[in-house]
Amino acid sequence: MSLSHALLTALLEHPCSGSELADRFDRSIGYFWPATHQQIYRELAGIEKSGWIESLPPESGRGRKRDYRVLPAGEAELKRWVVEPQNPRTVRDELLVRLRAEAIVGPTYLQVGVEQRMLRHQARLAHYLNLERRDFSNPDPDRAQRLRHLVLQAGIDSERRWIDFCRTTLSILAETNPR
Amino acid sequence: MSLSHALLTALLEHPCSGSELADRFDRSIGYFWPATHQQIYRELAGIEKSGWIESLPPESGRGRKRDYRVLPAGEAELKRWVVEPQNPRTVRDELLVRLRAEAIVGPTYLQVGVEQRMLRHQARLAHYLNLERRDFSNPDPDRAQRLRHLVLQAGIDSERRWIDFCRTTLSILAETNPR
DNA sequence: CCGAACATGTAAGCCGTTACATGATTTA
DNA sequence: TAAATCATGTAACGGCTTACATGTTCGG
Repeated sequence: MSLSHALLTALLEHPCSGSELADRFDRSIGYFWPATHQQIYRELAGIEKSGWIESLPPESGRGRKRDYRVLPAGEAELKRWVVEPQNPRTVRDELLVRLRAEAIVGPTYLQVGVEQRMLRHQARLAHYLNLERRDFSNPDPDRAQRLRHLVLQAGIDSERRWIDFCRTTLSILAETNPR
Repeated sequence: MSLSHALLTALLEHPCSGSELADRFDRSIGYFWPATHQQIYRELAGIEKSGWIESLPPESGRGRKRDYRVLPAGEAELKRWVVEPQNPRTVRDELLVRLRAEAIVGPTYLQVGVEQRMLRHQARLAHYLNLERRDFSNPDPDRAQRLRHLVLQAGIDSERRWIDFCRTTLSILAETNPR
């Protein structure tokens, strides 16, 4: 259950409400663990019942903002989880499935999809590079900053690799272009 | 629904039964789109009902092998799907979540998990390199071969990238090692 | 002919996605 | 004060995982 622990992390960085959490997710942890607001509200309710967080003021149900903060039990749980043995990540990439299919039923116009995907990776790379310039220019970062920078660099590297891969794919597809 | 189309691809490459399909998946398409035998049986039943495949002989229910082959409608569907607009892939990587958490609650012994993960990537890389030597030594591959090779190379590249990333991570974690 | 391995299948639970609903707050 | 927006939540569905169940074939 990575989402609950991602939420604990975000709430430790800065206590806030569900909607603010959803906004912050969209431009930080959500880059490598996306979540919609529905998921976030459901999960917040769950981990509150577990005693890992508490919601502070209103209690008056719907429509009112509820701010959460992490309880000691939540921080302990997060510490425990960080070093828990990791089960192998499951990779799932649709483009690779499509390429295998194209090898059988092609040539097709798959190149159009690959081009679109390359554009998305390029846009994302540019965005990440902006974040890097903005948030990680400090010449003498502390430990936490270096770790967060490392995570961003993983994203940057990943986008670059996919752009390269799309280029290679396009050159192979082009050789027997259906037109 | 990538799984159904991955199954169509595998069945086009070579018609076979569910259990054989599950075996073959484990050492080809399953590298980038894993599936258990339960998923595969369920999905086969589904796409047979859709009229994309047909099962040949026994029909006598449980325990008996059932061989499937792709119908023309299935091949048409696969062709359609290959060029269908792709929705952005969703990335989900637990290690990156852990690193963000470690930046807050650390230092911890996360390095142990990172080392384990690096070992897994190294093992997988070695395996992929063996496959490459075995299946892609042909000096003059045809289009389909080149595309399949490309997919394997994506896997090789990915493993190398993760190994590098684990190394960098370990060096940053080591600087403030708990002990 | 009996037990092990094989082949297929069922069931429950979790997580994620999508669509929709309702109460509160802001703004024109 | 009505409409738009914000904040929270419900409901339904689908795919994946895990555990289990049932029938068939094969090897000793």
